[in-house]
Amino acid sequence: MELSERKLKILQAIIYDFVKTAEPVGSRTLSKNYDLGISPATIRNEMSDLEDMGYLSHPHTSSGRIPSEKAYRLYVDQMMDKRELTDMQKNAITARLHSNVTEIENLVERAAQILSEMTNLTAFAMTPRRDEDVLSYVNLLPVDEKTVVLMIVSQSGKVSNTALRLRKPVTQETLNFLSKHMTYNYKGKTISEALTLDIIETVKEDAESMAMYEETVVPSFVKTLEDMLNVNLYMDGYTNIFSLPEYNDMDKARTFIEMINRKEEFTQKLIGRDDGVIVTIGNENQDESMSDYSLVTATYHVNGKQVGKIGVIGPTRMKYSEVTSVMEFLTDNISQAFKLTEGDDDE
Amino acid sequence: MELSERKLKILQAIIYDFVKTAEPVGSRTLSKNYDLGISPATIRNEMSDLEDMGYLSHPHTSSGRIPSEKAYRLYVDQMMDKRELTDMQKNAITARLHSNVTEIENLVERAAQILSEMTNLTAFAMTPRRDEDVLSYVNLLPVDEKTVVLMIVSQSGKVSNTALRLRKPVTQETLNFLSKHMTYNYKGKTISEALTLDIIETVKEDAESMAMYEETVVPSFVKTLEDMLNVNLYMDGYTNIFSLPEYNDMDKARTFIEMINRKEEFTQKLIGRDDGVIVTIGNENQDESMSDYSLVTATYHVNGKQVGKIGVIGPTRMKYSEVTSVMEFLTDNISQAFKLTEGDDDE
DNA sequence: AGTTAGCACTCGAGGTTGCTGAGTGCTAAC
DNA sequence: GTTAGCACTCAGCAACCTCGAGTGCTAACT
Repeated sequence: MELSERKLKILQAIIYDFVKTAEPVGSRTLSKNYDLGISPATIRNEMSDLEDMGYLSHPHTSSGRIPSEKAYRLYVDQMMDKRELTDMQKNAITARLHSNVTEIENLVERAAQILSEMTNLTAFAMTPRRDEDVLSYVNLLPVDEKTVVLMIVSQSGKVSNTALRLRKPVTQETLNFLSKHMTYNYKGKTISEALTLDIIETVKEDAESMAMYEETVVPSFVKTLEDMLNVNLYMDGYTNIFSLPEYNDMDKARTFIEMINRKEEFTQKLIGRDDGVIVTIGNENQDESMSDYSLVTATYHVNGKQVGKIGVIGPTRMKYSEVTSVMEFLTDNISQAFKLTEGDDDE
Repeated sequence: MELSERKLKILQAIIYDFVKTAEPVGSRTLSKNYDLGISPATIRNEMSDLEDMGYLSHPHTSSGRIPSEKAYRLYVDQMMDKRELTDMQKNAITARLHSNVTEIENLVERAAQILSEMTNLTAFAMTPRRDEDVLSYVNLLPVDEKTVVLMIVSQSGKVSNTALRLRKPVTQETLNFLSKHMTYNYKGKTISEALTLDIIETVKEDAESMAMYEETVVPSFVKTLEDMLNVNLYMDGYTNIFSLPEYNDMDKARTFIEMINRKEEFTQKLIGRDDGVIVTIGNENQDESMSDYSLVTATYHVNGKQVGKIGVIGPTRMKYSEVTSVMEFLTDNISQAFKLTEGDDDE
C-alpha cells in the first residue's frame, strides 16, 4: 500500500494532536479539530490502513490511535518543517548564553539550562573532548623535599596535574632532566596519541637509570593524561519529566532519574553518537534502558577539532521540530563563542 | 504533667512501630505487639495524655497516633540506644571504603555510596574544606610566548592552576621574579588568610612597575585561590526516597529531587552546620524547604584541621539510631584513612 | 467506487454506595 | 487506677453504574 497525500495529512494531524495532548486520537476529534474535509468514517478507514502499515497503534479496542515509532521516524525524516526561531527567541538565547559567563565550563552549563527551559525536557551539555588537543609541555616541579607536582599543559591552555610523593628526595637537576625529556617526547602529540605510545618504555628511556621514579612518575603521567580527557556533563531540568502524563507513575520516574544519574555511562552513550543533529526514537536507541525515550543530540566544535555535545532526553512524544531547531541554533552559537574564547589572543 | 516511666515506654513503642510501618499506631496493635502489660484502654488514656503534652498527633479522629517532631527529638536526645555495629558490618564497611580506592575524591564518593546503601536514604559526602590548608608555593610558568600558567600548591599537595593569556610577551626573568615574590608573600599563610589579605596591594608591590600584569595576574590569583576552596559534593541514592510511602506523591518526590539538585545551595547548608553528629528534625531545619525532612550530618577530619561532612536526608520517620551509628563509624574510618593518606611519607 | 450515516459494541474514567476493620472517647464496673 | 463494653468515626476497598469517546461493519448515497 502507498502513503497517499491524504494518509500523510491524517498521520501528521494525529502526530500533532498526540504530541500536544498525550491522549489517543480518535476519528471524531480529528475531523472536528483539523480541516481535513472528510468525515470521521472515512478517517476511520484510512486510520485502519495506517495501522496495517505500522504507523499507528491501538492501546485497546475502543480507544483512539497513537503514532508508532515508525511514524515519528517518518515525521522527523520527511514531514517535519524546520521552523526558524523568531528573532526575539534568538536574541534571548544569545543574551542568556553570554551574560556573566567567563569560562567555558559556565557557558556549557548555561547551555544545558537554556535548552531544558526552552524544551521543557531534561537537557544536558558536555564539555568538549580533548582527544585532539596537542600537548605543549610536561613539567615536574618541586614542592618540598619528597613531593613533586607533575603538570601537563596543552596547546589550548588546559592544565592538568598530580602531586606525587616520592620515597627519596630528588634534586632539581633530576626534575629538570625528566621534564625536558618528557616534553621532548610528547610535545606536539595529541593526548590520544600520547596515551597509545608505550609510555613506560618512553619514560624509562627518559629516566635512564632512575628506575626508582618509574613506579611513581609513569602511573601518574598516564593518570594525568587521562584526566585531561575527562569531560564534564552538566544536566538541567531533571524533574521536567515529572509533569508529563506518561511518567505519572513512580516506577517510571524512578527508572528515569536513576538512568540519567549514572553519568559516566550516560556520557559514554553520548560520545558514541554521530556528529550533527541526531534523533533516535525509542527502540532505535541501542540501549535497552532507553527504549522508552527519544534522545536528540547535536555537536558543537572548538577550533574545528574538539567536539562537545548537547542534547535532550524525553518521551518519544516530543516536539521534534522545536527541539531540533533550538538545538541547531544553540550549537551554532556555542561554536561561535568558542572561536572567540579560544582565539582572543590572536587580535 | 510528668513523663512517667510507662508513658516513655509507650512513646518509644509508638515511635518504633511508626518508623517501621509508616502507619498511625493504635492502642490495640500496641498492646498486641508490644509487651507493655496493660490493656488497650489504659494505653488510650496514656496516649491521650501524650497527645496533650505534644508528643503525639492525630491525623483524624478515628485513626491511630503518630509521633510529633518533639517526640523524635526526645527520642534522639534521651531514649535512643546507640547500637554498636556488628563486626561483620564494620568489616564490610571498611573493606568497601578502601577497596580500589586510590584518591581522596574516590574515598569520599564511596562513603556516600555506602551510607546510602546502609541507610536506604539519600546520602551525600563532601570533600574536605581547605580553608586551613597552608600555601607552600606560587609559580608562574611559561607555556608559549603570551600564555602562562599560574599555579598554586598547598602543603597538603593540592594543586590549583589557571592559564592566562597576556597582551604582550613576557620574559622568563619576569615570571621568575613574580613567582618568587608571590611565594615569599604567601607561603605559610592559610588559603583563607591569603584571601583576606589585600591581594591587589601585595601583588602590585611584587610586580613593582609591571602594572600591566596586575589586571591579568591579580584576578586569576584570586580565582585560583577560590578554586582551591571549592568542595565537591557527592550524592548517592537519589531515588531511595521513591520507595517510601510518604513520598508516594509525584509532587513531593519532585520537590525533593529539585531541592537536592541545587547543589551549591545544599553545600552551603551543610557547611553551616556544627561539627560532630548532628540531627535536625523537620522544622528544626532553618530552611523552610527542608521542614518535611530530617537531616543527619557528621564531620570527618583531615590532619585535625580540614573538615569534611557526610550525611543523609530523609523523612522525619527514620531509624535515627541506626543512621547515627553508621555515620559515626564511617566518619571515624574516613578520618583514619586520611591520616594514612596524607601522612604516608612519614614512615 | 469511494464516501458517509447509522448502529451495535467496547472500554476507561469517574461517581455512588455500602461494607469492613481499626481506631477513638466515654462510662461504668472491677 | 485499670479495664471491659459500647457507640461512633473514618479511610480504604470493592461492586456497581453511567457516560463519553472510541471502534468496525454494513448499507445507502453520490
